[in-house]
Amino acid sequence: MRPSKREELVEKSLFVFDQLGFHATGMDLLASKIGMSKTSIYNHFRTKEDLIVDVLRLQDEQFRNWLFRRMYDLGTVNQGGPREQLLAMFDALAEWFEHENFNGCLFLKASSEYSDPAHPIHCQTVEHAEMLEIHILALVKKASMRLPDMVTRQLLVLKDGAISSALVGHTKSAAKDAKYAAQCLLDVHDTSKRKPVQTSFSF
Amino acid sequence: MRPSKREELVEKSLFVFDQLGFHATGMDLLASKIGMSKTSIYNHFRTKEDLIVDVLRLQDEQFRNWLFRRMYDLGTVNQGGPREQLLAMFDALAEWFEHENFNGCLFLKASSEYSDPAHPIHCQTVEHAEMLEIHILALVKKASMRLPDMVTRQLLVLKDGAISSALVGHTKSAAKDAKYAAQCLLDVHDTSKRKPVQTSFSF
DNA sequence: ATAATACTAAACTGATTTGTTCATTTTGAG
DNA sequence: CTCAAAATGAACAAATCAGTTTAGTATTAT
Repeated sequence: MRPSKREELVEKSLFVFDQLGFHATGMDLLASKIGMSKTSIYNHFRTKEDLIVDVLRLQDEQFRNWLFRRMYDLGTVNQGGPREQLLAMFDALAEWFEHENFNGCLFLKASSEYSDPAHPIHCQTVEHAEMLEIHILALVKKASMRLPDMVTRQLLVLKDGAISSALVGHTKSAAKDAKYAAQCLLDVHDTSKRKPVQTSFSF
Repeated sequence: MRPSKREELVEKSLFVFDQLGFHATGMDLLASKIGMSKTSIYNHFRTKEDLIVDVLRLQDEQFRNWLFRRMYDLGTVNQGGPREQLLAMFDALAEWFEHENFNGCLFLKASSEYSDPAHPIHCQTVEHAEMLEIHILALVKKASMRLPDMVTRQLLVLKDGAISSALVGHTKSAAKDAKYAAQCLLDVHDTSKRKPVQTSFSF
């Protein structure tokens, strides 16, 4: 069996679900949008749910590959280290937000439409979040940050927040704002810098 | 006509849509869940879309009332000022995340399920975001922050990110992480404090 | 009490949902 | 070429979708 047809099905479904949403995309509409018969779809996948889970698996792989590659490329110019790669995450996001097909995060969409934590589709989004966290945490540790676990979670909060803001506000500044916030966080937690001003008193 | 029935309809619909999602909630299911006949619903609202817009209007009012009230109450103990109120936003969020019925942000859900910027439902979420921004901006200015517009947007990015993280990761730490990030931001931009360490070099 | 208003349940559109069936055609490898 | 696997379109099922209609029951003000 040639693998190309099934992969093409998942790839094109990814695009359609991303643009229209999961519940809003019926199987007849999907079939016509991807130029494939419904019979073929159900030949490859038992249910719509199964297809969506595979779509999310592909998006997990594609998004992580793209993000980490882009973070590396943008972050290692001018002898940039792990810190610059972390900050480059927000430059990569900015590129994404500017893309004509940007329509929010597929995983936020999925966890919003299938919010039951026991649902397989929701589980897939949790898995994606965990995979992202592992990679970011490694960079944060390489960048010699205090409280690496917390800083990692904070960076991911900034990432999700930027995506949400970009979707609802159509504000291109979301990525830039998040990046500057991340800079502050990294500065404050950099072990190679003097302990910065504290909350309770002025310098 | 007594207004209570219509208000009750919108209030109960708000709960059901929040729990199940918009597309996933059919009108028959909605009618049975809120204990009201479908005929009555369509007597009050021409379409499902109209109902959802009103539901979002109510949620906008309720959420903002709750959040600002909670920020004020939590932020003004111990002679707290605008800065403490801003930080209290994340304590309020933490309370929300712990609530048994927490199921993410209804506006993020709405803008995700109706992502067309021209759609009335999407417009309602944009309006909500703008109203939030106005109030936060006023507090940021009162707190004597440098770059108040940017700091405001950053705080809102942290808010949305915390909500998203809390939904997908079920991590209660999301609010705490976001609060500490906000503290760093407010410290760095406080005009009454010495200019902190910068990005490009260690102090 | 009367009459208007609000509500109800239930049946009913016509379209759409997920998923199946079937007869036919396309495709690819030996 | 041959043959089996894979894909197709179209019809089909049963359920559900948004929304309407109908006929009848409460409520409420005059």
